[in-house]
Amino acid sequence: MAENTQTRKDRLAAQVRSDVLTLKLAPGADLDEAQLCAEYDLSRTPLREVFRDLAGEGYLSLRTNRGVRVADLSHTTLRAFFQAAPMIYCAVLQLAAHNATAPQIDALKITQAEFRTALRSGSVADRSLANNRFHAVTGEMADSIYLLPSYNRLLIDHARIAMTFYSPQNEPMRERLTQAADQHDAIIAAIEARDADTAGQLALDHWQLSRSEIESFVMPSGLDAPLGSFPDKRPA
Amino acid sequence: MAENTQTRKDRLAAQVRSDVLTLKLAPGADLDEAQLCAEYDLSRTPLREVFRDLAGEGYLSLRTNRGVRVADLSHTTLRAFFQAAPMIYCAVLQLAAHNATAPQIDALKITQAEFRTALRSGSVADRSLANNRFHAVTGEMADSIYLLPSYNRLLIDHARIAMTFYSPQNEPMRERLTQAADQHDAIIAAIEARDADTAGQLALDHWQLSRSEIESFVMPSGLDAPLGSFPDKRPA
DNA sequence: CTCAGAATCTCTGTATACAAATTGTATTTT
DNA sequence: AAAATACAATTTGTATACAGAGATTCTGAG
Repeated sequence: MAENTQTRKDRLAAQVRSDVLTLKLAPGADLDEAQLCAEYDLSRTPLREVFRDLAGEGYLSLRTNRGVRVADLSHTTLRAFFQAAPMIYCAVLQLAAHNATAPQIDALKITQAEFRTALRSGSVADRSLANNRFHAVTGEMADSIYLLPSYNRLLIDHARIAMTFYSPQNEPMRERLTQAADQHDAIIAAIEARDADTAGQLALDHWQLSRSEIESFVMPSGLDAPLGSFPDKRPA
Repeated sequence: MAENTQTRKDRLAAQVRSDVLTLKLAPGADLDEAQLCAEYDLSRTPLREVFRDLAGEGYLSLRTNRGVRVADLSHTTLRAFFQAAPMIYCAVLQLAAHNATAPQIDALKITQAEFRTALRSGSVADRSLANNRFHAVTGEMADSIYLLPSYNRLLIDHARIAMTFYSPQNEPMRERLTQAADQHDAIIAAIEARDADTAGQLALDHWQLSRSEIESFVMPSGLDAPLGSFPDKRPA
């Protein structure tokens, strides 16, 4: 029976994580126990264990007597996200520069190569997942059981927010993506040089890029004009 | 049957949390499923669900095919703790000052009253738990799903580290405890005044106090003398 | 006496049956 | 016709039996 039950549980967990990150499972979407039991050939007990694990990681939320949902993503959480992200990202990359091991640096380079490949030929979801993996590796490098829980939660919602506001066929977006990839290279260099200060600064730069990308969709046109006044389209 | 199963699960979870925080359950200690099943009148399924929840919160660690243990607390984790704590504590108290609601402030005052009571007449464990609850409330005030996971993990190990290095009958310790209580009052005032800067500064002060308390046990005598040299006991 | 290996025993993991709660539907009442 | 209530169906939670993996003990050979 349990020749590879653990494997099936892992596959399920990995798939749900991926689907949540790419919005294939939308925030708030209900998960069907029976269907997933059949799909992954698991009985309800181990399936529900996976649900609990993923809820603990921040992917899902359990509501007693009312089933499992993908974790919400509201405008309320957005505010908290913008407050916490730069601080945690900066701290994590500083620690990563301190603590990264050689094999981890190798792994990071591989992830970055995959990210660049996804930029060239991958789907939007591929890019987002590759980017997510890159930053997940830096999180492991930081090697802090106290920062990782928050950091990984940030990564989850960062991926989802970026997916939400992504516009594929758009020149400034393409520009920002190559810029992001270049920043990744700089981050790798700083980590390899054990330069914590630079790594922390690059984290803030990288965050700033992502932040501006998101903001340009939240407030698209020239909305930073004084409230209540409409800008005149023609130059005076 | 399930007249109050949820209650029994909650009681179990609360008890385990409390026992872990007070070191009644030592780091690395094994938990016995069968015994706890009997003790709390739960079958293994819900019991194991509680274990998984608590593992996600950082109290326990699950080892597949090898039972459940209280989360470890090694010198390795200590380093990460000292790195992460001041930053997160400061951020959480700043956010708490921003976001606290009136009922939360009332709850915080009650918790602080209980802390002072525990200082006067409670056991060491009582004091630690009351202190933990105070800071847990400030965490809820901060209202950030991204910071809370790390913050709550820090609180767990902060309580355990403080318990480890606690020396009950000792005048400087007694002094530090009243100082800590006074700082709590100042924190409440800053939150009530919505003064985020002051709250953040108080967080750092409060951390500094706790840090010096811990350090005075890690390096007891005059060990901050230059490495390799032994200080002369008599003044030259 | 010590160590290796096998058998056993205990504990962990999974499947399934059953109980309880929630949701949806149909019927009744106003 | 709308609202409310009772009933049915679906879904979630729990208990328990069984299967499998580790740990332990016992035996026999060196």
